[in-house]
Amino acid sequence: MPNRSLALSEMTCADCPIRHRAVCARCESDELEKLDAIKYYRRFEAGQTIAWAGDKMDFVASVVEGVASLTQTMEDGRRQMVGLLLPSDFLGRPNRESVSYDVTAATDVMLCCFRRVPFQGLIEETPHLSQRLLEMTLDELDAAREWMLLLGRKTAREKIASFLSIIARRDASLKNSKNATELAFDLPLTREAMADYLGLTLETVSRQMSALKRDGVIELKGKRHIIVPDVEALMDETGDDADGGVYI
Amino acid sequence: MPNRSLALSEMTCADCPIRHRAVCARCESDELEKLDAIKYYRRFEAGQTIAWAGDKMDFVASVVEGVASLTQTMEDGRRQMVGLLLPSDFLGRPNRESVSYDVTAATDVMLCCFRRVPFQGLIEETPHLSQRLLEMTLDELDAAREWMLLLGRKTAREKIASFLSIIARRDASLKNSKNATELAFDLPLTREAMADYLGLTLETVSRQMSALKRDGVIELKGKRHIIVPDVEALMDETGDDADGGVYI
DNA sequence: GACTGTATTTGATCGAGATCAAATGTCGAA
DNA sequence: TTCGACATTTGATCTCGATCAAATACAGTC
Repeated sequence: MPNRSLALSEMTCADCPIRHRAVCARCESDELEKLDAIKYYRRFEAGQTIAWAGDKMDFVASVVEGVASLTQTMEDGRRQMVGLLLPSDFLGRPNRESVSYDVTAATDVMLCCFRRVPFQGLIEETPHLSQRLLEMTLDELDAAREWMLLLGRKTAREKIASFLSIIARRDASLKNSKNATELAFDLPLTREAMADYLGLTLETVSRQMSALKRDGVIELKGKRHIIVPDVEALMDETGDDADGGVYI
Repeated sequence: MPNRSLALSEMTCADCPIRHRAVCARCESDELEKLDAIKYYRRFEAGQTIAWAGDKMDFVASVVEGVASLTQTMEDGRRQMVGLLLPSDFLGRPNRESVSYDVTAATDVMLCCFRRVPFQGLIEETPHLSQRLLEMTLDELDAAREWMLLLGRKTAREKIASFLSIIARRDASLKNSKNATELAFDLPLTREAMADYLGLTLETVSRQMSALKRDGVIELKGKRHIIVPDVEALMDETGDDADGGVYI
């Protein structure tokens, strides 16, 4: 399982407004300068499409702020989210000019973009960069595989609980908060986007959220703010092993 | 979408019994020699477990022959396959000593193993190697995302048709066969393993196979040998776009 | 060739989640 | 404050795939 807190090797880009997981953790200052030379920032509003599947994309990017989603759509409109990008996550594929998925800003998003072609050149000449990208991609693959278990075998209730604990965990690691028993966070997704994430309908998402509230596993302040009074109780609902699949 | 026929940059290892996709396509002979120095072959019989989730694994490997699966199991026994490794696919994660999934030989399997620690050293000093692994991992991530759409949104019939077309396609690319309208191949998985792949029960798999046979989409010779009289007709059952998601 | 264990098929029934429909909450603009 | 556009919740019903159960096919092995 990816260990996000370990993977977070943060550093400050020269003119980056906030600290984020740098694309390359071990770059020397001259490599950082080269990255700086090909980078720029772009902001997207919640709901805005960053790229459609099939579009040419002339940059790759690191998410600085906000949440973006990768979604696949079938001809008849059925939709499945296949990627959820939080701050420090990487967007785009080097050596491929067209995107394979719809990329959408779930909340307001700030991207740190790198022009794709020179970025590819940098990968060629900077060994650490491809090693770093390999690590990040392997983490993403692990996450995708956990997601596959969720989609293929979990009940609706387990799916919701798993989603909440994933968001809570990643939110906590971003905020570097200690693992208190109580946890509070904002949902970055609508019920519909949650349904697309979980392979459910939005009605089922809503019903199961209500059920978890009724059973005291979560509290809702407004529609989007979640309080988890007892993290253990939430974990028990996910269907996952108690140790979270971490082997010693 | 990963283009396997393009990705197949085959070369012959010094003493490799068959040609397989080399781990590094652009290695010069001295790097190949270093790979040769840390490699050995292992054979597993169908049904044998190659590694249990949590086991330490002191090698990474390339599948030379046969089919292996990665599977996750929940405490109550629900199982989901999360990876299917065919010849030329890579097994194991550099820089991680324990496996995260149960690895099982679906058929008799021959692995070309590389001792993990020296292999990691080789990654450090051979830029092309990590670039090659990055490409392969990104292909695998794309495959995982297509798989997620299947698990989350497709009907049982679409899942079966998709699985058959995936196996047919990969089988054809391995055999380098021209894209004839008719196609024949052997299923490398039992009905139960197919169910674990597709997030279904084995009864549903069996029923849908029978339905596809009844409707003339496939023919069965024995339990495992499949004939697809009209590839287009099978594709129409998958729910995927006609162009297979390839953007021009 | 009969026997045994396993893989697969087929049948009958059930239930979780989808679907269709309507009510309620919410927030910004006029 | 009221209106309108959404997001969300709740209700009633239906359906696909799961579950439980049994029959059949098949590959070894004695």
